[in-house]
Amino acid sequence: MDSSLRARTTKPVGRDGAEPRPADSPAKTSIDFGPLDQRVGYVLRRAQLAVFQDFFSRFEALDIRPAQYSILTVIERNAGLSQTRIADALGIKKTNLVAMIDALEARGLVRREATARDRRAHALSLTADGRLLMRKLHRISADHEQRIVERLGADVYAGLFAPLREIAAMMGDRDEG
Amino acid sequence: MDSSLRARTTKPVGRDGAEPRPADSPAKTSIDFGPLDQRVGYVLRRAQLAVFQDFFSRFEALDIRPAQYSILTVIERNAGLSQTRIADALGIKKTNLVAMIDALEARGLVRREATARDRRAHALSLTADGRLLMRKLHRISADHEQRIVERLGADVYAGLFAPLREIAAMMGDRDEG
DNA sequence: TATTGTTATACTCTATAACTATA
DNA sequence: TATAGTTATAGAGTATAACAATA
Repeated sequence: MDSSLRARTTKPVGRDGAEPRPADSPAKTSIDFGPLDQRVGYVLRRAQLAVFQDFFSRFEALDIRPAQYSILTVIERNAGLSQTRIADALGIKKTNLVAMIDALEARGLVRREATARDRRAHALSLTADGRLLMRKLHRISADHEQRIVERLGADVYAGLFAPLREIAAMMGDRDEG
Repeated sequence: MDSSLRARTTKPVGRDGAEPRPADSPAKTSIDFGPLDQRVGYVLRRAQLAVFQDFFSRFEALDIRPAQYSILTVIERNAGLSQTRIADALGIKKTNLVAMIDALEARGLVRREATARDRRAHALSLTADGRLLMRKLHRISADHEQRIVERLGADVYAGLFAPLREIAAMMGDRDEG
């Protein structure tokens, strides 16, 4: 760690929000976001909300939300998992997962079964209806994703994953849902 | 803690969640996320939550949340703005902005002033305390950002903004907060 | 003692309808 | 009529504390 860290091609992050706005861009009609537009967290949030909104509208007819899709996917790929394990994997508190599983079970998509090994735990799995629904959901999800790939171009799209995973990992990464 | 960083090479979007898992990666201990790890929305959400969590913990001592920081920043850079304009800019419903401004005003950070031009509207601005606090917040925000820059490298970092903005723009982009 | 699932609770964020006072 | 701010309300999402059954 020497001073070379400061000498980057990209200019160091501004110390405050005082980057001067060019005189030819009046704030009367267009709003100045100051440093927000140069913060990866802000841009990340805008992008994430936009993607989730599109996701949500595509899943709306099937009455499935993104969180439910992630739960169903993990159960589909890991049948027999306990609620605590699923909660940990998706970064959901087990206490909050209860009602979510309740809803999916009431709709006949998920099954809670007793296990012989640990009689406290529930082994979760998809019902036939659940598996059928997942086929539709995965198809919708892939269509949605394909639209992003086509918009960004395959290379730019593929290049997003590594840095985003690195950002998620460098912080706590206690949440994956 | 978890297996979030399983480095998959990104490949064309699968039609469903049925990409077979290699036989050498048992699901007993590590959880299979299926298509989730290859969905930009999922990775985006994980990254965004991680960044906000770090943000939140840095701002915690000053009792400021990310949404409050974005509101304060916009007011700081655009003094005199109405609540409706701020709400639109940040993608917050004006009805939900009321309580947020109430809290900031009660803490003496923001001022609501009557305007002669339109007696229905409030012109918002920061108080002296508000401006003082913002200096600290911008410094914290810049430190947080610098950590990400150093972790990713300046080029990778800089390359994130364009595709993320494009993703935000290609969908509705009704939310910018 | 520790853990699994659970209830109860609370706070934030988000969303809609309806009101008031202005325009 | 329409708009700015507001109130009331309701639904998700997320957080902690505490409990019964089981390990």
